[in-house]
Amino acid sequence: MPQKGWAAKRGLIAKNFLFKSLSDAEIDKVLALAQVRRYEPRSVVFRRGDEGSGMMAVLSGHVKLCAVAPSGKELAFSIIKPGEIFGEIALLDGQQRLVDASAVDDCEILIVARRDFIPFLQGHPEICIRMMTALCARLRRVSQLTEDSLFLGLSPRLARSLLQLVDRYGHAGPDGVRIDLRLSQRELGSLIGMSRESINKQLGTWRREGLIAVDKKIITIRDIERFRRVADQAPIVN
Amino acid sequence: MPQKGWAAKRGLIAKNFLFKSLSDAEIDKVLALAQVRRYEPRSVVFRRGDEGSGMMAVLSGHVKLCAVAPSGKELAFSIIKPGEIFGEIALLDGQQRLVDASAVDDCEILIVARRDFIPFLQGHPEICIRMMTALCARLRRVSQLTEDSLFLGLSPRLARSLLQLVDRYGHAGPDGVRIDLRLSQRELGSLIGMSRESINKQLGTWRREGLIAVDKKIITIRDIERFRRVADQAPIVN
DNA sequence: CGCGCGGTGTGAACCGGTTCACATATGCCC
DNA sequence: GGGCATATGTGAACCGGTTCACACCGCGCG
Repeated sequence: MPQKGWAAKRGLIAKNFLFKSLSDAEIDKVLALAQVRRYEPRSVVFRRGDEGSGMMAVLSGHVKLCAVAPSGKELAFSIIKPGEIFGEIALLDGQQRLVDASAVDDCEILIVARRDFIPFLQGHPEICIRMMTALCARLRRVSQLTEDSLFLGLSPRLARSLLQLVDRYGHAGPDGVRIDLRLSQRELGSLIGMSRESINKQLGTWRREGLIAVDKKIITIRDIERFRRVADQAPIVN
Repeated sequence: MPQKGWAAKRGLIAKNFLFKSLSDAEIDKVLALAQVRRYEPRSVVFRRGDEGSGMMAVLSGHVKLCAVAPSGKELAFSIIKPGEIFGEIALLDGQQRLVDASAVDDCEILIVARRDFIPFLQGHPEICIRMMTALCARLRRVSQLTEDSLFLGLSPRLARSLLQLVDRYGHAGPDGVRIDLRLSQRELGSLIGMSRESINKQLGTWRREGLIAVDKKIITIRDIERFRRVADQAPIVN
């Protein structure tokens, strides 16, 4: 398994929120339970309904977690980046996978099998606690998404989504914060469950107002303070 | 703290999913950390944004967890019944409360403080694992709610919600399954984030079709098989 | 090079659900 | 029982977002 760049990947795991309290020896114990797999862009990591055999950690690349309606409409719950884990729900409760996971770009993914990891957890209560904290964070995020989609209209919802992307993927640039992920408007829409066209029109409005700039799929938020006010704006009439 | 009916309540805790693997002595250890409080109908147990000081278990009565939009619109995430716990998210991550919790009827609620419970968890990995399983279950439920509200129209959404209520509160009766919770149409609406009027019209349609019967806020599903087909129906055009 | 395809930009029509308005029960407390 | 708050039933108007249709652009590839 060890190969070029392995030390860096090992470091990535060691720095992961879940494992950062572990000693080197313990990290090695976790890694001994794991295997690494590569995925091509757009390939499937797992599908909703699959048996949930293990947990994954992203070493390089990005993984999209999403649900697809029979109509083809898509809802992207999250985009996972290097150093983060996913698939922990099915690992923990042994149920079927809840969503589809697919590689966005070229990915290396570390996989830990359920039957190995559960006993490990039993011997490491601190990891359990951290794991629970991670689950809580997800729960808070999903609850917020639900609330937003029932309480808010297009524009604050899109604004919030962009601000979340800024938190996770933003880089300060000369004229504002750049979101480096190159998401198409369709993908942006799937993050909040709205249509490509609606996203387009809203971005257009903001662009005309000078709030944002868009170039080659890269969105720059020019005035983040003003933008935050849009996100916090009172809900639509309702 | 011990009082009339205490043994029954102790039994309720002992049977709780979280604690059922514990010995009697350990149950007593948990109970020693707890206090019991009564709540009047409609009184507030905690509010979103409060500091999350502990976890609750319902001994008697029902507790509603919900979010309220500035507009006044309400989304009820869950209705907790005796033997179940709530407030565990803030307990685990030490953040603010995510939702409002209020007593539906007269309630007795057991409260365990965070500072006592976390150390207890550290000594009981099995409980940690169960706790995680419970968190996963919630995560699955909320994700489903999000998906449904973005993918489905009124009628399958309401049907699913009623079927969930049947699972948790249904009793077989002479002409179908009765949902004993006496929810108003407004409350029913808040379970799926829809307006009182919409719920009324849909229930009316189903009543006319003979699918359900309604009497004094008690809904009876007369033909659950046919009803399930409504719930599974393909999404709206989209 | 030119063709095709995926992404973008935009207007018009449609539609599901909300909002509003009002009538009709159903309690419930003095 | 009278009366007031709360729940139910229902139609009409409204509105936000979707869907549909089409134009345009840039890029990769045969």
